[in-house]
Amino acid sequence: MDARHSPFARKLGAFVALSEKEVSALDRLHGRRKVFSAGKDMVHQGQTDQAAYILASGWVCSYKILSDGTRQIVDFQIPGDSLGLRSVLFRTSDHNIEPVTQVEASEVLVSDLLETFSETPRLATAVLWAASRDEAMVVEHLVSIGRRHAKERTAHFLLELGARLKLVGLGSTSGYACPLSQYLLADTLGLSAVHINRVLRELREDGLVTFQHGHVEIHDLDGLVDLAEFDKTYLDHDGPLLK
Amino acid sequence: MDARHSPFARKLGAFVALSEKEVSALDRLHGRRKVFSAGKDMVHQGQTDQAAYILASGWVCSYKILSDGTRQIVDFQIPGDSLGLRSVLFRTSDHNIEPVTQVEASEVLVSDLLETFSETPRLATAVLWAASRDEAMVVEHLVSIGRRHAKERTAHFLLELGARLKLVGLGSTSGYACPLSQYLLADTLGLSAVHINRVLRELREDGLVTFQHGHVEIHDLDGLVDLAEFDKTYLDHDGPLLK
DNA sequence: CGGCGACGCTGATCTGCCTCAGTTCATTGT
DNA sequence: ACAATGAACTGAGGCAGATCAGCGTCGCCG
Repeated sequence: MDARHSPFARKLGAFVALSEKEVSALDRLHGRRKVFSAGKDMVHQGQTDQAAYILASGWVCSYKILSDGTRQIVDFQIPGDSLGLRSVLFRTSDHNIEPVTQVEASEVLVSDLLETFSETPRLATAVLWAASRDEAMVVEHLVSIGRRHAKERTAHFLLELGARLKLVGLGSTSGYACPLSQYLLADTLGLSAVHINRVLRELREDGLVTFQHGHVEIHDLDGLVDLAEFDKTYLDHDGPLLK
Repeated sequence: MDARHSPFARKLGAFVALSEKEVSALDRLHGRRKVFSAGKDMVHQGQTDQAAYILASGWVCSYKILSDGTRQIVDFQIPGDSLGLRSVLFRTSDHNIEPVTQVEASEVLVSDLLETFSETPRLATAVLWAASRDEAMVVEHLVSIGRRHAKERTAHFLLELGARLKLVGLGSTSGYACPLSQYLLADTLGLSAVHINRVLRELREDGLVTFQHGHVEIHDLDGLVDLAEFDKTYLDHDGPLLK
C-alpha cells in the first residue's frame, strides 16, 4: 500500500492485504465530493435523511450535548474514516457531527457499496473489520474516561490519534499535525480546558510529548506508551490479518 | 410478542414486527445449551477460539482491567442479549467476560446464523439493529461517565437497565430484580464502591429509587428520568420500526 | 488603526469523589 | 457455637480536577 492510494484504501489495507483490483474498486466507490466548512454541524440528533460519507480530507467529530450545555465528544474521524455508514442503514442519528476543520468528503451510495461487496467480497470483510475497530476505540475511550487519570488519559488519546494517522499516511512515530483546540480535547477527555492545559504542560515538562501550534511531537514514545498503558493491537493488528 | 417466546425473540420483536414463522426460526437457532457459574471468566483478553452465545438466563459483564488492578465494566448482558457475535467473526477478544450470576447460554453456530439470515432476511435486519443498539448503549455510557455527575449517572444506569429488562419481560416500570453488587456498580460507573453507596442512599432519600436486597424499586419514574436526562428511544424506538 | 473574538495560559479557591479505616449484619463452613 | 467471609454502610481526611477570574497573543474585520 503506497502513497498513490486514498486514505480509505490505505486504512483497509492494514486489515486485509488488498490486490490492485480491490484497491481500484475501493477508489471507484467515492461518489460525489462535498465540502463542509468548520464549525457548522453536518448532522444533528434526530436527523433522518442523512447520507454516508468517506472522509477525504479534514477532521470531524461526533458528540452529544447535555441540557446543561456541556458536551461529550465520542470520537473523531480523520481522512479514510467513514461517517454514518451504520446509522444510514439502521436509524436516525442519535448524535451530532461537526467538522473540526474544513472537510472534503465523498458521498457513498449504499447500493454502490453493496454491489462492490458482492463483486469483491474481501472488501466486505475489510469494512466490517474497520467498523469493529471503531467500536473497540469507543470502548477504549470509555475505559480511559472511567479509570485513567487525566495525564494517562491524555497520553493515551494522543498515542491513539498518532497510530490512526500513521495508518493513513498522515503522521509518523515522531509526530503529526493536529488541528484540535484544547477545548475540543477537554470535551473529548471529560476534563476542563483549564486542566487540559496543565496536563499538556506536565507532559511537555516530563519530556514525553509536546502539543503546540497545531503540532504533536512525540519525544519519548516508550515512556508515553508506558504511562498510558497503550496497546495498539486493536488499531492495526501489527499488519494485515487476512493475507 | 408474548411470554411464550424466548427473551431473544422478544427483544428483536421490539425492532422488527416478527411473524410466527420468524419467531420459530429464531428459537430453532438456539443450539447446545451451556451453564457457567458466577465469577469464573468465560472469555479472557486475547482468547481466540471463542464461540458466540445467546443468553437464556443470568447476567454477564464485559470488562477490561488496567495494570493498577482497577477495572472498567463496559456493559452487562441480560437474557436475550448475544455474547461475542461480533468478535467471533472478526478478531480475538479484546476484553474479559465474566458471569455475574449463574448463567445459561445457547451456543450459536455462525453457519446456522447465516443460513437463518438467508431464509428469513428480516431477521438479519433485526440482528443488525440489535448490534447497533449495543453500540448506542456504549456511547451513552461514555457520555455518562464523561459528563454526568455520580447521581445522574447512577440514575441513568438504573433506568437503562430497567428499560432493557422490561423489553425481555424481566421487569416493569415500577422495578426489577437486580443481582449487581455495589462493587460491580462502581466498576461500571467509574466510581468507588463507597461513593456508590452514598449515591444510592441519596436517591433513596430523595424518594426516587430504592436499590436494596437485590431489587430495584422505582418510586418516581418521572423524577428519575428528569434527573438523568434519560431518553429511551435508543433502546426500543417506542415500538417496532419495521412492520 | 483600534476593537473584538478565539485560543492559550495561569493563580487562587472550591468541591466531588477517593482512600483509609473501620462497624454491622447475614451467610457459610467446621 | 464460633470463626470466617463478603456485602452494605459510615465518618474523617485528602486530592484530582473543576470553577472563577484574569492576562497575553494572535488574526480578522470594519
